[in-house]
Amino acid sequence: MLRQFSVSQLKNPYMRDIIRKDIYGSVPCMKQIYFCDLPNYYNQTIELHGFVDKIRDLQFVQFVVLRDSSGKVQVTIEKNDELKKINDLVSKLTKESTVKVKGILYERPNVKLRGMELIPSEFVITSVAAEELPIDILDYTNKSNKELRLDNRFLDLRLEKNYLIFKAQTIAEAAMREYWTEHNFVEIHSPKILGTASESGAEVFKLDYFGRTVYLAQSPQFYKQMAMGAGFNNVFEIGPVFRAENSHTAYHATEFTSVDCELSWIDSHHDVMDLEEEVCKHVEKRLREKLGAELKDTFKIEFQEVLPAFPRIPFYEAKRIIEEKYHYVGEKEHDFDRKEEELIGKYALKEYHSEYVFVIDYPFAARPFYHMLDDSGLTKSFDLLYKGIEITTGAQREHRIEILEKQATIKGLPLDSIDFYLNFFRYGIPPHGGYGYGLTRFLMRLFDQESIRDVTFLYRGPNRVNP
RNA sequence: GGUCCGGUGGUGUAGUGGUUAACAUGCCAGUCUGUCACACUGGAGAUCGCGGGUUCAAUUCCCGUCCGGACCGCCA
Repeated sequence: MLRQFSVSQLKNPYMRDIIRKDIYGSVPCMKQIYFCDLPNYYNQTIELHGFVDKIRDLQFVQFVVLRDSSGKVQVTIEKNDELKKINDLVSKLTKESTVKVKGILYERPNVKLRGMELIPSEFVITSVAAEELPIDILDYTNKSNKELRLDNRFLDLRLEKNYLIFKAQTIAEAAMREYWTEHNFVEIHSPKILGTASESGAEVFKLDYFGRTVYLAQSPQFYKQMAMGAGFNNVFEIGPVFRAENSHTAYHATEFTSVDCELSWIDSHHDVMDLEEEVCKHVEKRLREKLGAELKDTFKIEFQEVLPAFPRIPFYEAKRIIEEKYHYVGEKEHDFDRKEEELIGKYALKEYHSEYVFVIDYPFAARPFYHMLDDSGLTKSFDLLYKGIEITTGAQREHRIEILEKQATIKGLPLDSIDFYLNFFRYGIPPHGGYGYGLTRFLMRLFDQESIRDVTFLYRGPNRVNP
């Protein structure tokens, strides 16, 4: 039956649904049916694959609730001689085992779980789970501590809400790629093994490389600027970065996914912010369109149809606002502490109804050497805060080599150590700027999770390198 | 890296200088006419993180150690 369709037809999701239906009418069983699609299959013989979510073994009937990544469904088996083989299998079944069940799906309004049940004719256990799990993965308790859940992350991720986080991550990333590819950006993959430490202000990991010391990339910074020098105009990269920071907080990791972009021919950092604002809004739009209902049900997330403009508050003005409105003075003169970040986020929400706020024009003392300075000696740079946490640092870069060298020297960076980087600026390079965006920090705040670990597939931190 | 807090059945907690170490949940067995966080009855399951000290006696008090968490600093 399948043979009459071409490969390209099968690859087209639109066609595939039509073909599915077509096949379904004539072939009694097909391979992979997602549980969310089950209402399309009433009174038909289907084969389901899933994890055993619950078993209720009563005197005359057995109920097995199956779960896949898209939902749950009840399988009902009467206890009688005809079904004895299946009854015996179910009796020794354990929760979280995987099974393959073939049977007829009926609409049953009296079944609380989705008003349907599958009456099986074949029941196969494809893998048996041990009797007791090392963590509690019931969605109504789920009370195991975090350490243990990280040790058994593969089980923790079986929770529906955890899967939803990664669906959202996929859509967020896809939305950014979509925006950029439609706006003449090119995706790059810069190396993560570096002969010279890259610049982000953070510490680097050293590793042995055939007897010499090399470094793990802290940021694609230098390479996305190289792409500017290569005439690529606009680039982006979504990839891992490594930070040897012994940070014990809920929002740091030693390895994380950084979303970076860089664009040419800008007039100031405001052009970079314009872009980032568009990208962020596009991400929210896609999340709302594709996952809005689920995110509202499970996480109570409400997306606004139209996001307000992100306010842009100069750094020193932000300091003044925090002092005047909230009577708080941070200890650091040239940067914000956590409390100031929270407060300026609060201020932006109150005054501008925006969960996002740009803080702009930081003093040079708080910024790396490659940020461009304006006439007053402040950097043409910005941070983007989302719900009171820094998710981005960006800037116009200094592309004039003499000034760049001078700024590196002021920061105490030996010029010969970054000579390969300075080279990018010696043979013509457009004015440019860009930003780095912490996807997990965004997701952590979006989902109102306690830690970056809750929205990371596998977290890596100072005390966590396994599993 | 700094400060503070914590480690008790599979899991989450309670508690105590001498206990049969409690409760919930999970697990196992049985009972139960369709459950749906099924219910009921019974059962198994803990050398109370590790090492040392004080004491007649330590899971409990003290010291050390390991592991973890929170906050701060560093940054995305």
